[in-house]
Amino acid sequence: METLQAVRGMNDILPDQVGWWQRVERTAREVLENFGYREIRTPVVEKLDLFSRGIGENTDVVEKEMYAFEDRSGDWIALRPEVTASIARSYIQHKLYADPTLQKFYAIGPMFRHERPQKGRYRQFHQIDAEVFGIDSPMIDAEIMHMLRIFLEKVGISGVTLHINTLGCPECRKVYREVLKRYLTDKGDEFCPDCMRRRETNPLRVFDCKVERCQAFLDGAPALIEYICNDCRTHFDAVMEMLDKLGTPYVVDPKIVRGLDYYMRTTFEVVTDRLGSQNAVGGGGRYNGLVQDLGGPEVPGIGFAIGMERLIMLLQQEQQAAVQAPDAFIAAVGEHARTGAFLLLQQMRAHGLEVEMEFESRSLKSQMRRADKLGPRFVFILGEDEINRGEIQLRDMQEKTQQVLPLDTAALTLSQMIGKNSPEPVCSEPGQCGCAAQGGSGTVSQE
RNA sequence: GUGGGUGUAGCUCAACUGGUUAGAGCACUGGGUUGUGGCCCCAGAGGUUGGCGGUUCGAGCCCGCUCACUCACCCCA
Repeated sequence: METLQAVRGMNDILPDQVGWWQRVERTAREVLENFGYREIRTPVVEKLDLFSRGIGENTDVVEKEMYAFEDRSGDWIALRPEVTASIARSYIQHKLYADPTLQKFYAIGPMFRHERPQKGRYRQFHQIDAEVFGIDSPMIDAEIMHMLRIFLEKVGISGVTLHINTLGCPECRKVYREVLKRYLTDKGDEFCPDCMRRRETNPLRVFDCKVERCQAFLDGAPALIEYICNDCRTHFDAVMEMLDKLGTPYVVDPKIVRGLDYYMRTTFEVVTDRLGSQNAVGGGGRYNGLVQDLGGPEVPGIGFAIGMERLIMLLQQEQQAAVQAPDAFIAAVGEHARTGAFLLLQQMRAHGLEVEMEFESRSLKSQMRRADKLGPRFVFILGEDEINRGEIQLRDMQEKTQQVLPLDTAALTLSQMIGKNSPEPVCSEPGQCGCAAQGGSGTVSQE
């Protein structure tokens, strides 16, 4: 195939899909800012070091899954695989820890990983990310999960579950890790080859093995919750207590282990059973060591990221796409009338109206057909007779009625009928005002 | 990186065991009304069957390679 094509795993988001993205982004900004988060925009490219230090040099992530390049000056750079490290870097670089008004950040944008694409998993993907620095209280752990839930509700997602867990702190996890490793080793060859390897490299990962046989042997495994220190226990209990008080439902799930070392204490994921193998829509956790690891002061942190592709796939399963129809269409018959229509079109746009017309010389019938396809409520018809008399026909496509109007006030008349009279769209609540421009039905299927 | 599945019109799909000009629905264009949409009717346009090679009298169909898409594994930020 000779035709030009996007790079593997990188997708175009076509106009008929973009409405979903805009809606999700709009809702995210609304909710996050309501909770006091402020947007931060960091570069899509960072020095490779940032991620290898932040994530760990010898992980698969850094070794083979990162989109890394040597640039022309010989520096190793990488397309960001996540944005937490970038935000932490920026936070340190600009000494934002000295500004008590800036502790909560959010970022929305593309991330990259060099992996074989699969459902809900692409080489360029998009995340909504939130991070809090400098707050160690379990209240913020609970609040951030609560906020995540509010966001999902507002955007219209149903059928997802919040899973939470605690990983303990580096000290108590170290103890547990050894206990678990011993347990797994004692079981000998009973586990799948992957798990036999995992028990050496990252024993906690065995917990989310998909092989049923492995899961069966895990029933009797020691639980981390029994080994964590008092401080971690107290923290986790407080998080759950606050979630209860906030009325945000959750299930404690020891399988939420996260892959990276810098996570500690609270971890969480929002999961669904409707996306095939990639079942996490979003997730996050506490990472008290990260800022310090990157050369900053000892500042605790917690955050989460939402995968936008997956979120939108879920939305599409339950909701109708919003269709965007223009406010009106102008059909013109004859050369002279077409020029008049063109001027009227621009006049209408100056009123903030979205109007289309046919530029080619086509039969009125074909113009009416096209108008019908585009779906506006109103169609103006301008022929030689009308333009000579200074008039125009206005057809209401729904009511199938037609009237004659003065041409010079046609734009004003339309804007009054539509209820738009400024370039700013009046309608900020899709579906609430009956405005045809934003057709989000807002319906959520009950299941 | 590994394994499975799939590639036919813009889209969704046909084409009996290999057999002549590769079809249909939707979409598109024009017409049925010298100026009026949806429904209906008529006509038209649109394909190197992903690509290259092989087997064969003959390949959309069989074989090899390749590319792309897709699902899953590893990993998961």
